[in-house]
Order: sequence, then C-alpha cells, then structure tokens
Amino acid sequence: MIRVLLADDQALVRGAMAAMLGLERDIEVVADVGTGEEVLPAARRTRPDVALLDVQMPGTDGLTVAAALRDALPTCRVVMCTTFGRPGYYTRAMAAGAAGFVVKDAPPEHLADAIRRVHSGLRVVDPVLAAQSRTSGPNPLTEREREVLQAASEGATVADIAAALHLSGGTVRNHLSAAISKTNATTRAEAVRIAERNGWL
Amino acid sequence: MIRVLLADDQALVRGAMAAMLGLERDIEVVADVGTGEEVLPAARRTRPDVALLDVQMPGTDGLTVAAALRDALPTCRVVMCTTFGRPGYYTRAMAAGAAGFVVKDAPPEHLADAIRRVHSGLRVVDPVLAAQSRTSGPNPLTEREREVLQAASEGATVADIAAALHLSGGTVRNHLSAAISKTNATTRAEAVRIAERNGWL
DNA sequence: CGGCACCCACGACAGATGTCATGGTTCGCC
DNA sequence: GGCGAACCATGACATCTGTCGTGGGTGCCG
Repeated sequence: MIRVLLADDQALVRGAMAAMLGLERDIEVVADVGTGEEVLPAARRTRPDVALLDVQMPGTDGLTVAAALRDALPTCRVVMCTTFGRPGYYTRAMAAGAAGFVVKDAPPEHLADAIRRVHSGLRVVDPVLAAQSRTSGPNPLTEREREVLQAASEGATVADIAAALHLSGGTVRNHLSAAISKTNATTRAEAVRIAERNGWL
Repeated sequence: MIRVLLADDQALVRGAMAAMLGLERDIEVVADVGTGEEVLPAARRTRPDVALLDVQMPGTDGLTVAAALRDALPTCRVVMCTTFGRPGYYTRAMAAGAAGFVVKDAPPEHLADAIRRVHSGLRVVDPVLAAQSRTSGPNPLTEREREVLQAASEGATVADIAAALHLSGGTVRNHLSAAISKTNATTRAEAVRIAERNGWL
C-alpha cells in the first residue's frame, strides 16, 4: 500500500484526485491539505510515502514546501503537480529535490503511474519540459531584477517599487531595463509575461 | 441515472472528476472532452442530462458553448465550473443560460450535489459570487474599449493595437484612457488586472 | 592585488503614455 | 427634429518609461 499525501489549493480537484487515486488498489490517500503551511504537520502525522504537491498554493508555494519536506522526512518522495508546464518550475522542482513532475494536462493514468514509479525509486520526468528547460536555461535575472520585475508584475509603478524596496526611481528603472533586455522583451509588460512563462518570477 | 458530460481542458482533473462522479450511485459520466469544439458533437451523440463545462478552455470558451448547447439541446442543463470566481463569469454564465455555477475551491461534495439539484430543475448559485456580481455590476466597458484593453493585456503597445485594429494611435490611447478611468485604475496594467478580475475581458 | 559581477545612484534624452479639449459621424430614442 | 451614447480622429501637453553613460560601493575568485 502506497501512502499518499495530497496538497492542492482547489478543494474540488483535490477531492477528485483523491477519489481517482482511491480507486487504485495499491494507493491510499492518507492526508489532503489546501495550503503549503499544512503540508509539514500533516506529513509528520501521517508519514506518507509520496507527497503530491501543487506548485501554486496560497502562502508557502509547493517548491518551497518540497525542499522543507525533503529535510523533515527524507524518506518521503515528492511529486510536483502543476497546471502550467513552465520550464522554470520544472528545473526548480528538480532542484528542490522532487522525484517526479506531472502537468495537469497529462492523461489521468499518468498520475497513479508517476506515484508508483516514484515510490519504487525511479524519477518521473516530462520529456517535453525537460527539453524546454534545457533550451530556456536557468533564470538569467539577478535577485534584485527578479524582485523588481515581480513587483511590476503586480501592477506597481516605478515610484511604487522604489518606495517599497527603498530604492531610487532611477535604480528601479535600471533593474527593469536589465530585466527587459535579458528577457529579449521590449516592454516591461512583455518582460513580465516572458519571465512568468519561464517560471523566473 | 443522471447522464453527465464533462468538459475541461486539463485531462488530469477531468479524469479525476469523472472518477469522483463515478462513485456516485445515481450519476453516470457518458462523455468527457477537452475542448469547447468537441462539446456539441459529443452532446448530440450521448444526450447527457447535465453538462459540466469549464469556463476556460482552448478555442471556444465555456460560456459560448453553454449558449450554443442551450439552443442545440434545450433539455440538457448546464453547470459552469471554473477556477476563478470572477463576478463577470458568473453573470455571463447565467446570461448564457447556465443553471448552476461551481468554483473549484468548493468542497468536493458540492459538485455531485449541484448536478443533482440542477437535474431536478433547481438553480445552483454561489451566494458570495452572486453578491459580488451585484456590487461589481455589469461590464462598464464599451465593445471597443474591451477590445483595446484585451489587446493591451497581451502585451501589445499602442502602435501594435492601432495597427491590429486599423485605428489611429490617438484613438487607441483614448479608448485606453476611458477604460482606465472606468476601472478606477491609474495605469493600463492596473486596468487590465481589474478588468480580468471582474471577467470584463 | 586585479579583474569581475552585482548592487546602487545620478543625469540626460528620445519615445511612449495618459489626459484633455475639440470636432466629426452614425445610430437609436423620446 | 433634438438629444445622448458610442465611435473615430487630431493636436497639445505633462508625465512616465526605457536607454545610456558615468560613477562608487561591495564581495568573490584567480
């Protein structure tokens, strides 16, 4: 029996996935939570063999949780599950010690499959994403650039960002300019889109 | 036995929802499709009692499909299902003739419940969303403003939009200015965010 | 130590953006 | 017919944005 912990912020799909996995003879869902913060306590309590984590969650995101979980329960294998097949997510998930990566576009059978493989010590990779993550490369943005672009992505103006990060307006524009150039964009908005698509934010 | 058609672009969650609904004694999933275009043919073939449609789908979106389905199979009731509880989606879904509206945050039991209620002739509404849709009101943007803002949301500059819509740059700026003012925003980017949140795009 | 990368800042400039005033057209409605 | 709403357009203006050059500070590595 493979003990599975489920983490996804959308209760409906979480319940649905639990139902689907429950149909499998060798899989047992022992816990399901809706936020990143709940994962660790639930995992300590239920000792799952595999944790299925959504990347996007309110509060602590799945990637951070994956790393923490790896430290707290080294025997528990992690499968990341996400709506968006962004190359950056993939690489970051692997860096955070995930053993598998499944996009929500994949055929349903893939999920139970991935859980079994990961449980038996194998790694489950999405070949398309793996290729993309090689071509798109690692995050080219420096920490400051990422921070500034992130703020801009939420609709903040230069003045807003400058105030929030205690910088001068000129410096903010410099960082934005660098980010725009590194993403091969021509506008701030475009840079945001590209960075988001690659999971660089 | 309630015959249900499932439409959601993410195969994994579609399969999971099918599995969950399959556990219910009185519900039978007779078709499941991944795009808006496939809905009508599948519905004609399988004659479902209830269609569960995701709002966001590649190609034809769920709201359009709902209206078409209402014309083609008037006996088939429609439940809209979506990740984002945007007030505009709710009102548009109701206008398109949907009988129910479920957000993916809702507890899993709600889904089967909603299907049963809708099948028995009732309407299923999300009280929170209904309230929001009253306060946020109907789409204040004119068709042109919506069109221009939509283009801007995809990262296009004024010049790009002007070229795409065969307008002068000044006109585009005027429409954008009007949209910004109507959304109580101060920037184009902010206007986009607000409009998206309300489902006005 | 001398590079090198990153961070911060200032100034200046072209171009884009948001606002406003003004004027034209069409269409539906009282 | 008069009126208002939506559409398109122009020109002018203040402001914001993106770019570039320059300079100074830190820390790391060969």
